[in-house]
Amino acid sequence: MPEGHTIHRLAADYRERFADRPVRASSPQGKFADGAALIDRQPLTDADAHGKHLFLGFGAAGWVHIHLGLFGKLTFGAAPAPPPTDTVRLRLSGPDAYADLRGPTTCGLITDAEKQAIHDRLGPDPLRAAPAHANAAGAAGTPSDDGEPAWQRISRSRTTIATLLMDQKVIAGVGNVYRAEVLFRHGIDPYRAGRDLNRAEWDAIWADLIALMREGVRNNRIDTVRPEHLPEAMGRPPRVDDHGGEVYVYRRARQPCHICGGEIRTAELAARNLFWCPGCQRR
DNA sequence: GTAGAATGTCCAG
DNA sequence: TGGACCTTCTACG
Repeated sequence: MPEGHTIHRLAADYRERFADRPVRASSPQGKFADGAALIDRQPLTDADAHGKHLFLGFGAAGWVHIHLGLFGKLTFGAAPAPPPTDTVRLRLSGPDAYADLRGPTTCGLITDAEKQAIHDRLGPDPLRAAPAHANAAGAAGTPSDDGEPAWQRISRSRTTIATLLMDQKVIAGVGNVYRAEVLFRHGIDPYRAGRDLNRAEWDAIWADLIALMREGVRNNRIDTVRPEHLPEAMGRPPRVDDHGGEVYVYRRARQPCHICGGEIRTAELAARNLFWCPGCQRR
C-alpha cells in the first residue's frame, strides 16, 4: 500500500542488495515466467523510481517495470531464501539477499523507449526534485523535477485540488495519505478548485511535499505532524494504528482535530476516502 | 471461515 | 461512474 516514498525506498533497497552482480530470477506464481527467464543470471545495473513506478535495470535485457497498485508488496530477506509461496510473482536472489514481489498491478519487461514513455506521461515527482539548497541544475546525472508543469495544470483547472493531487499526470507519487495531510498543513479545503489556489500556496505545497516525502523515504513511513503538535508536546495519547506515523487527518474521521479540536470529516471523492478538518481548511 | 477494507490504476459505457 | 483486478490483514461470526 505504497505512496511514492515507498517506491523510492524500494529502488534503493534493490540497489543495495543486488547491484552489479548477477541475480537468479524466477516467477513461482508463473505470471512473469517469460520475463524472469530473460533476466535470470543478468546483473542488476540500475534501479529507478518515478512516482509509484519502479524500474529495475538489467542492461541490454531491459527494465523490469513494477507497479504495486493498492495491494502489491515487496519483502526482502537474507540469503538463503526459503521456498517461495505460490503467490510470488517475481523472486530475485543473490549471494546475500532475496526479494519477493507479490500482488503487483504491473510486472513486465520493457525497453528503454517504453520506460521513457512512462516518464513522459507522469508529472513531476517531488522525490526527483533537486534539494532546496542545491543549484538549479542539480548534480550531474541526477533527475531534477520541478513543480512548474504541475502548477501550469493546476492553476488552469476547475477540478478540485484533492483530485488533482492524486492525478499522476499532474504530480507523481502523491497518494491518499500525503494528499490529505499536505492540504491540512496548508489550510486548504480539498474541494477548492485548482485554479483558486494562488502561486504562494502552490509553492508552499510543492516545497512541503519534497520535505515530507524525503522524510518518508528516510523513515519508511509517513509522518506529517509538526513537532509542536506531537503527542508528547500536547500531552495526548500517541496514535495506535497500523501505519505507525503521526498524522493530522488521514483515517481520523470523527476524532478531534489536533489544532482546533473540531471533528475531522470524511467523504468519498472519486472512489477514494478523503479526510479533512472543516475548521482549519478554507475554501 | 469469510466479508470487508486498504496508501492504486485502468477500462467500458 | 462503476466495476475489475492483484493480495493481505482484520473484524466478526
